[in-house]
Amino acid sequence: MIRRPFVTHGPEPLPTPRERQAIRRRLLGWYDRNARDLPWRRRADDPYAQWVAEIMLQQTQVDTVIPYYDRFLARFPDVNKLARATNDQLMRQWEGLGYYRRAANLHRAAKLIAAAGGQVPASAESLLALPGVGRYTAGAIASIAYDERAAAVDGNVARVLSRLFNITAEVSSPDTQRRLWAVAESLLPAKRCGDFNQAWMDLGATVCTPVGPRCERCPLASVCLAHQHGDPASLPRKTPARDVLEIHHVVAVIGHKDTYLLNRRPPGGLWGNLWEFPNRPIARPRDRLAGLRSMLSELGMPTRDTVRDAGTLDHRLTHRLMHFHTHVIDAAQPRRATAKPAGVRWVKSAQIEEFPMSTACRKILAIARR
DNA sequence: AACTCGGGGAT
DNA sequence: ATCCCAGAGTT
Repeated sequence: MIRRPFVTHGPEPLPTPRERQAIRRRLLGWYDRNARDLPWRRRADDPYAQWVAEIMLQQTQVDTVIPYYDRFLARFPDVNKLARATNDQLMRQWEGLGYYRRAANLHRAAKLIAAAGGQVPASAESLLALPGVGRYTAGAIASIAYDERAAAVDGNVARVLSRLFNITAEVSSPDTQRRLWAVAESLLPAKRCGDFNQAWMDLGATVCTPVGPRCERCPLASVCLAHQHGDPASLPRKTPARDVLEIHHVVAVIGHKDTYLLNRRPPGGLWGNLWEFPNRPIARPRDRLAGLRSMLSELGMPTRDTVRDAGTLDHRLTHRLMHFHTHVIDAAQPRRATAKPAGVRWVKSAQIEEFPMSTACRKILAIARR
């Protein structure tokens, strides 16, 4: 029988003070030797820069974020500049990064901060009040930018801790999340909490990886319960992903001379606030011409213009496989705003790059121009 | 507790 | 193909 190295405190096994000290020393020592050189770490004393980084990093890998981050900070170097930007200017910088509500919330929060004097809130509790800032993000910013003793449990930390303590319960359940946060808080050192939190993330990203963890390189292997008498690679346990829903849309790329008809999507929901070519869902591919006709009619467009089938653009999201059946229409006589729905406008071809669009819509534009 | 919300990297 | 990513907000 293997000795239980941890005392039980309520339902969650909290490490003993001796174990906590060992973990802190080993993890921080490892971080001092192995920390990744990342753009936001060069401006750790700038709460605004840290805030932007944490929002971009939500559900987004580091290597994907870096180019966006550099461009964004160059374009909006402080919170007041961000607050004064237009929605389109901001969304254009965010284009391609996904989860566009993050950008909307960032803009809302920047305006709130600018109106209140321009100081980014300086505690986890006050950060939590900002739109788009949850428990993780508040703890990350507070610990990194303000050296507050706050935990920050993201996907990396949850994976490392579930292995370290061999937590086999479903990781996303409220009970498991509560246990993970309690353990993370119990492990926080007195100082360097920002480095400590980031050390978990670096360890999770480079050593304690989802597939094929490199336990032989892990500074915590000797105190890791899953490594000693479990199966690290099988943790954390997750519920199976749902089926991917397959859906179809008909798209009308309507051109007149060198202008296109664009539509601004409503805020909230998929691709909120982004521009797009008029489109609508259809039940199946063979409904596309009927869908196209009724769509043109509602746009106030003549229905007997030349229509060219530009093919289908397939676009995969996490839980959806979308097929955009694209048609190019040469509008002979576009009508004036009389019958045009709100949010619809003509945009010059040369200016279309300035209008924020989804990655799918950019691809649709590319096949329409062929 | 279950959904929604993107797009891409890694394997 | 599949998993998952420095999660938050809504229902």
